[in-house]
Amino acid sequence: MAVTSRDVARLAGVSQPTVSRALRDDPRVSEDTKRRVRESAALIGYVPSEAGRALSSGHTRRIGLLVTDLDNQFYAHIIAPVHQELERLGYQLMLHTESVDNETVAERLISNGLDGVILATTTVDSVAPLRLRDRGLPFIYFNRTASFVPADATTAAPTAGFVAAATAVRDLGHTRIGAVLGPSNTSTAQAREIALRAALADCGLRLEQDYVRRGPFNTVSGDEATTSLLNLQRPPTVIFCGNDVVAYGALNAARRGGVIVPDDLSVIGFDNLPAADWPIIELSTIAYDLVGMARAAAGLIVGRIENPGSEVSHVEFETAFIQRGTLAAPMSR
Amino acid sequence: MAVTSRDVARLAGVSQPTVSRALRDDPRVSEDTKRRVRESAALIGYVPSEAGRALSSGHTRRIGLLVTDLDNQFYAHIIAPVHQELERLGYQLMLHTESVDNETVAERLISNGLDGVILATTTVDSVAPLRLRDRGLPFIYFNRTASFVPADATTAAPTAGFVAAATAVRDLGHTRIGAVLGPSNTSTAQAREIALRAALADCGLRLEQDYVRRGPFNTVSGDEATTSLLNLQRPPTVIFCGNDVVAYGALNAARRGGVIVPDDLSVIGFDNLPAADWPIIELSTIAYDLVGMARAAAGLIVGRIENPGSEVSHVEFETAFIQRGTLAAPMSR
DNA sequence: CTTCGTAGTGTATGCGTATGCACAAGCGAA
DNA sequence: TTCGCTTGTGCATACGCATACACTACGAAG
Repeated sequence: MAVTSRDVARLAGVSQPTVSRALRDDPRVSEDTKRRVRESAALIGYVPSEAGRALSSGHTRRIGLLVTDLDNQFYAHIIAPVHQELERLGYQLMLHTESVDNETVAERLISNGLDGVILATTTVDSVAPLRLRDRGLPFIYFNRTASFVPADATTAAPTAGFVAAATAVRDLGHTRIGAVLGPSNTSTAQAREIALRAALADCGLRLEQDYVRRGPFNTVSGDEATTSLLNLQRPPTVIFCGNDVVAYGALNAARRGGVIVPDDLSVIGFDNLPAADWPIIELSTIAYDLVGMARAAAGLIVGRIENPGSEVSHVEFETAFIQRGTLAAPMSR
Repeated sequence: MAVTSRDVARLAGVSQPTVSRALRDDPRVSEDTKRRVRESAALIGYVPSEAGRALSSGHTRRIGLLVTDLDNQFYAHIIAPVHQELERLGYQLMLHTESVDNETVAERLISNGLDGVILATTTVDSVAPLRLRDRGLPFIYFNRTASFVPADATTAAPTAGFVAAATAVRDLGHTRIGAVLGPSNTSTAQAREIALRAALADCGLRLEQDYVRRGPFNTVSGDEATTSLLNLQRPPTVIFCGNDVVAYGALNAARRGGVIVPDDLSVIGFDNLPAADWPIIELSTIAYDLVGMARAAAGLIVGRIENPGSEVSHVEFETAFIQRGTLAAPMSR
């Protein structure tokens, strides 16, 4: 059924290895032979077998991208640029999720003949880094930093964004500050919390314990946490959210509860996803070059694969605050 | 570097084929041997090589999902259920996009050692079906029907949803009906246009030529098309959108133009994506079991692979109209 | 006591490609 | 004329696993 390089060889009147070399543009093959081989290959519709190639060469030019959850808009948005950049570099993307247990995920990553893995999951306690390291399979962290196992990483440095946001919040006269933070076992949530608290402190503001909620980085969680904050006797007038997706949930909670944004409640996100700029959302948020970060991740893993000895690098993206409709001076006292 | 089945065999004191059989739970291997093999494999951390397995067995248990565009929320939402269902069936997902040219896409699908492909792109003029058929690689259509090449397909039958929507629209007193339809070279957009026109006709309503716009199934396109409709001297009081993502764009256009939804303009989508139900969106839309459709697609392609002779089937999902905040009686005359 | 079936395992081989090495032809320099 | 080098190609083989087939041991049936 399948057309093999041997079939092409027979047709072109050369040996099978010559076909292999000709199609990969090996300089040792004459131009004339290359042309003949290419023509023969095209004629019978030859397409090299990935399996054969992988088994023989030991690599697949295939990169795994492990994400927590595909329903999440954040992950949905990074897939495209990672995919695109990998394509440009001559690699293919293989998507993996954490839908099964920890060990099984690691095993799948290993057994799939991947050349490298981008870990875009946030949880610190995953076994994947350990297993991948033991197996000698290159990997990098996306939007998180190393836990126990060091590796290249891309992150957004939250400080600058939060400093600007906290300043804006103070200048508008907010004093009751709320926060819906990400899960505390993620390096991302930890870094953002530290930066947020420091920025607020610099502005003479404080994040009271009662005004803090924590939960996964998704919309439903943001909705519930915000509902809980709005039910307080003296609810916060502004809520910093772990990321934009959480902030969408905060906006939903406010709308459902008849709380007017931004008059009664201001909301601030993190990530500046495309929808944050939609006229029907107008989310104030901490922005950074997410697409660039995704591209950088693709570059990092490919670099790690093709240049294994290179020093471990941490690519940080600067953040900035973007003020939109969801932030204004508090109207109620 | 890599641990092979031969290493396990040596450790367990059996032959390599016995390892292969034991780990795949072949009934011809004694329980005692299986246990010994499993223990040895675990001890040295053996994970079977996909490449070896693929080359030897001729299949990879890997399914390709070809989507138009990953930025699009519609595609982002189907990936998760397809992935999950394939996982349940013992297959893995390999994502592909149309980011490169037509022929290259087809070639990639073929060369990747996929066992089957789900074509979730809408365009009728893709060469992928032809190439896949020629190669004998099983494939199915998702959310579209066959063009030239027949194959299993899953679609949503738009009629019931549009009949209910048109009825609601008429009962509310709308007479100036607008539409932002999908690209006319997609079977999906064609089917929806026919169903919409028929439903409107049944209600004594008409879709005037001036009130129709067409464009790709994305938010920016919906925004632009709606802006254009709103600039008409007598703009429509309700706009049917090709799908929800387009409808988000319509809502954005209205908000930017100071047009109040639903008082000045009603908006109706198609797909009932999760965000349609958000309090800050409240999109009226034609709903169907999108997750079920994605699951069905996974089931169809696996069925086609494991049972190649079976008759071609077309799984249609029924639609219903869900009225939410974006639809009301027109206030202006 | 022979024959046969069955359970369990090993042997041999193939899948399609890449690559180390051998080899032939051609050419320039000594 | 010979030697050594370059260029282009073929030969042999390896990659890791699955599978057809062969084989052994053993118990049941005749």
